[in-house]
Amino acid sequence: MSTALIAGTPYSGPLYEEVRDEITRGLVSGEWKHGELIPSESDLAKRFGVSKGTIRRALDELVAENILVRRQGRGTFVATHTRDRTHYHFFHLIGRDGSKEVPVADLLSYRVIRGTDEACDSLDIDRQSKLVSVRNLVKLAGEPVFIDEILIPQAFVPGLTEAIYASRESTIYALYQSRFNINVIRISERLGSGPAPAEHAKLLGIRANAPVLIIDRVAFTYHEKPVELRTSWVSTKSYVYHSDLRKV
Amino acid sequence: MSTALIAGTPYSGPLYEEVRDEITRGLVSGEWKHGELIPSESDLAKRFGVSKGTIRRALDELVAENILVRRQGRGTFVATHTRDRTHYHFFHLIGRDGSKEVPVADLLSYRVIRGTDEACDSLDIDRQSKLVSVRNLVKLAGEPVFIDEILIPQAFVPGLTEAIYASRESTIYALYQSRFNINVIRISERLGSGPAPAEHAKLLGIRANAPVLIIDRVAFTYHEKPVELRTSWVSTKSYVYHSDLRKV
DNA sequence: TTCGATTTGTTCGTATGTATT
DNA sequence: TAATACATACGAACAAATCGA
Repeated sequence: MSTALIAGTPYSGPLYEEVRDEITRGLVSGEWKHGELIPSESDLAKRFGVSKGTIRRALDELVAENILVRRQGRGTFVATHTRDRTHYHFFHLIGRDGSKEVPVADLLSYRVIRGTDEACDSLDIDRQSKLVSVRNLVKLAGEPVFIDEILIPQAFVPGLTEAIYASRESTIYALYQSRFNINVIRISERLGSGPAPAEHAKLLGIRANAPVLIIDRVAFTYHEKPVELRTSWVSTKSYVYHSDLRKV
Repeated sequence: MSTALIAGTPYSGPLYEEVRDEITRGLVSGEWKHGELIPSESDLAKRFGVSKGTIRRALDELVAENILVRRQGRGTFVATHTRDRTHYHFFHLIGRDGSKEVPVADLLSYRVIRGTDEACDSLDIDRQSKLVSVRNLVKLAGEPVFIDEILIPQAFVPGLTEAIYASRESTIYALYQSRFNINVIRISERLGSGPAPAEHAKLLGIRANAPVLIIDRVAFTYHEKPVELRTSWVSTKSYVYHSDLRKV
């Protein structure tokens, strides 16, 4: 039978899943923000009225999803999009020789536009909604490698301006996290190949219509909610996309 | 202190890791082959002289790596490259509309060649070793979508002939598994973009030098041992490469 | 169809080790 | 040093799924 944590809300399924979802709710609500320490296993066990083992199982899953980070002797923290983490987690371009470089973005444009029907549908928001559109030329080891077009609903980033965007430290995901409490925990990408548009080709130092890698990305936060669209046009002369697959 | 499972082999580290490695050894040696039932948790606990909880922890890791599969009420099995599993696990092309199709391969050529230095190095075998080279034209929903070139050390697949290869059921990984006891458990891929070679373009029904996705894959078995190289030239007119990333 | 044996899944509890503050 | 927190290990009990008698 159900032993719902919240009276009156029947729940069928393992207790640890209920606990996990309850903790996720605390993350969504902002009870625990990125980088913060969440209560100890013992405290959570008392709070939810379950054993430490069950808490541990729930935390294990969130740790496996890179939502939480455990440190022995210190506690359990909400994962942060630091350079280290995000860079190797959501950034998949490596040199043909296997080298990893830190991307440096030059801002090309920052605008607020009306989203296309397609974009709004992908973001699961009303059509005609306003989107912030950012374009970057990104360099690796000084070499221009790709062009990024980022789309994010303006409603998700209230008060964001070009100045704020330009003065960010680290990645844009860290900005979402620190300023708007939006935690990107998963991305889904589709890769194809196509000719480089003339304007992009020029910036990338390749000839127009040269083959480039085209990456369409959707970024998600908790509960599979999409929060950002991104398209990248990548010159794969010196860098390739790396995909290391063990799990689904 | 160490409580080595094998007398005289000191081991420092968690017990469950030792148990996990011990079970992996059984998989490598062929004690348990693909699809087979391994001993129950209780039996393994007795055999290794540890608690069921420790066995469970070790199995959890192997299950997370898709090496083992657990079925409640039945037991724990060695994972098999069935169509279902491999198809959605190691095959990443989906339709632009999100559809999934079963690939059908037409054999273009089957040869035994001397490996290039680069290929032999990637496969961690002696230079000049003999490799089986297979080329396929692969169709999805009847449409030619990509060309595959597969390289595998001949020593790994003794007795393999074109006839045997051509008459295989399901994927080549299932063939490696059933006939040669080679279990591919991980792949690493690098994606770039380039012009379609004339010969490939013709088969794919696109013009020469049209942009195609070029995928270089290395397949690994236990202990990170490389067993196969594969290059694919993909026409991304109707299909794209899908990468869903949550974990590293 | 029913029942019992087997196996994994879940939950709880306890003890001890290790890292951090 | 002492307190705290996570990591490992063991054990027990019951639930749920499976299979064969």
